[in-house]
Amino acid sequence: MSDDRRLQVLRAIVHDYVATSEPVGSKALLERHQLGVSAATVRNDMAALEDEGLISAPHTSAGRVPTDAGYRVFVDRLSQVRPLTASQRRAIRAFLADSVDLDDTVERTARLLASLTNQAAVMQYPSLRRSRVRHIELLALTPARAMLVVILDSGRIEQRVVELATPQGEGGPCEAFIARLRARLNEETDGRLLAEAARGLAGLGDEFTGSLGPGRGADVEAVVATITAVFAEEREERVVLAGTANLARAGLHETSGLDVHSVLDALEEHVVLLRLLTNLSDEGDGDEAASPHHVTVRIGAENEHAGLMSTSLVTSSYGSDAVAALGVLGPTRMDYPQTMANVRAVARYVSELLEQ
Amino acid sequence: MSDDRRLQVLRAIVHDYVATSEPVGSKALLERHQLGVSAATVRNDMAALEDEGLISAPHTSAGRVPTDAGYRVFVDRLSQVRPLTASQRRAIRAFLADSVDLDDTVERTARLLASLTNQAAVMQYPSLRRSRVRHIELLALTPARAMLVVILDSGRIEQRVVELATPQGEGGPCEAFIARLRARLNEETDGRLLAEAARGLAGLGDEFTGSLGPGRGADVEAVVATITAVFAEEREERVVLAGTANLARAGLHETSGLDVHSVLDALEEHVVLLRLLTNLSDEGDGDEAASPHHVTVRIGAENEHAGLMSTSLVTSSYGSDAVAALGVLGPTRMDYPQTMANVRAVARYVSELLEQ
DNA sequence: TTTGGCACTCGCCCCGCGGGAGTGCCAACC
DNA sequence: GGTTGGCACTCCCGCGGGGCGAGTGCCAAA
Repeated sequence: MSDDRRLQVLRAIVHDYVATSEPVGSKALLERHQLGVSAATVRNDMAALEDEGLISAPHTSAGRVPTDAGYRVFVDRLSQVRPLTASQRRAIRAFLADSVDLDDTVERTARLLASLTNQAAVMQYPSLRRSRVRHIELLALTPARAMLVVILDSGRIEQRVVELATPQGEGGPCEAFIARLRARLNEETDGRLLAEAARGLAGLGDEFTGSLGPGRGADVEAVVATITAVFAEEREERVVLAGTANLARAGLHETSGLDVHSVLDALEEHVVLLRLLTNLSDEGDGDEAASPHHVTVRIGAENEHAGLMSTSLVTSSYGSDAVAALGVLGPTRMDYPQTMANVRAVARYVSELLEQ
Repeated sequence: MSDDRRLQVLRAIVHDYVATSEPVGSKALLERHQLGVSAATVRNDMAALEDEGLISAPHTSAGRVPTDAGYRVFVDRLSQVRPLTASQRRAIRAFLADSVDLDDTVERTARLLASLTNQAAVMQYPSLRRSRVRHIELLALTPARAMLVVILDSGRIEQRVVELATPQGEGGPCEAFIARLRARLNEETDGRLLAEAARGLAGLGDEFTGSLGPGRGADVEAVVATITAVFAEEREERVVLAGTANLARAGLHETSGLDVHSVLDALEEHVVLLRLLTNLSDEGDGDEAASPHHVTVRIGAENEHAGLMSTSLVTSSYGSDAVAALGVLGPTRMDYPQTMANVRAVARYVSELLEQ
């Protein structure tokens, strides 16, 4: 029995099942693919594939459906990601090029991905952990308040209001103090990774205590604490979602075993999403970090989350130094080659765009 | 025939239908409500209500279901919004109080609203049109670039990079120029509404042309143009969504005639959402602007959008001066008093929070 | 105007019955 | 040993019919 042909059969089954969403039988296979063998032979192969756990029959006398393991093999060994056409590439590029700021870019990317794949798209904001400080701004607002703006090279901006303990006199906080602190902050952080920058700021309170009078140290520490909090905050790992309607469509008009409600539930928990995305990018690192934006596929039960057991996630990291991840989520019965090609292309162009 | 009792019957029908999601018949009504009359009388009333178009029967011999018009009457005349309990209020307040910045507040509010009502929540970002400028910051980035940060009193921050035409020498753009421009910008805009502020900035280019050498005027105009663009940009009317999973639940396990897919589709079009929210707040203004945060209900076909014909939208403006709107979207068969109470309470507390 | 009675209407559920796609197995063939 | 055609078998799916029951409209009496 030829192993090679058995894989061809698997490939054909996946292909047809994705196309029709109905269990595929031996006869139907012969009609659509030139396998050069008879139905009986195909049946034998199918029996073997079933023994290996790559396909399964919903009930005794119906066609076969790929299992998660079957899709896994399909993705790993059988599907070559076919590159997009030039016009598709151009469309992607054009759509993304119009974006005006980071928020907009992220949102556009997610929508684009969703509409390209007709599935739900997920996109993580560029991660703070790996981005660098571009500038820190400090402004006097009211006598007892200052506004802090942290600008990162990923284009991300965070702002906080800092309450100052020291009475600052009538006209607002002392401008000279603010200016000097601003200068020092930037000196210590400019161009650094967040973690380094945080270390650089650690001793800043002491420095000011003597030179500008008592109590200043406390204010400096308040500011530094706020900055550090921004750097550290887990919440900052934000995630954006698009195309959930596509999921509903897929789940509803077919019996794809996909419980739309539980999937949406899971997706609303941004924490869950984040874990999915970050896990994947970690794995990617260790595994085949050769290409910078390697596409990772996680199929069905490979997702630890209960609500996502009948979905697959196709992701890629993006950004210079693989800053964050984006991807697509759909039913396990999805067109993997197509989806992977789209994810890869979008990741590539977003990276390009962000590096400017 | 007592008009009053007929309305009681309508009330009972709406109540039961919301509770059971099944058409309600005359007998079933008697069991659950003490109307003090017989089934036949109720039937007569129901016939009358049907003539008035307030209820209808899905098929000849089934119970009655409220029509959009029926819900309308129910909402306008029959349901008193019962205030929340103290503990509910406390929970809302506590949940919102933890938020760290505007993004967070908006997201939390949407989630809160969704989970309180078990429906989808929509929240508009504080509108730029009615908010005021708190501060404008201008920073030198590279020799040919400056970063512009616009801070509004709604807590919103917008940032843009401005390309400068003038060669600025080695160390970056001339600090004195930047500082002076910054001062003038704030002078002209501080505390003003966006439209006023834009007017104030109009002539600024000329002012600089002479005093600081040729070419400066162009830079000033670039900056001013960017600011004006920020003010004007329609995209800025952002909207946040939460609890779409609740919709899927409602639409799926019942035959509520609610097509989840088309609803999700509509919701993904943020433009559509925005129109809904802004329309409503406009209406509210003209109508009963007595209470600052009046709750508006739009039922079924009252929503002009095709995908939302079987949903109702319960909204309220929020923020000082009714800056923007938030609300809840669910099937027309929803618990209006409950939903309205929640929307009102949340709008109130968010307003409180934002005014600090 | 209200009430009890009564005939009638339909939607829903359950059942049973082919039809058909698909399978597994077997004997024959290369 | 792998491949092939044949064959009996399985079981899902769709369809039509009958019984049930909730609910209605109407009418005559109070």
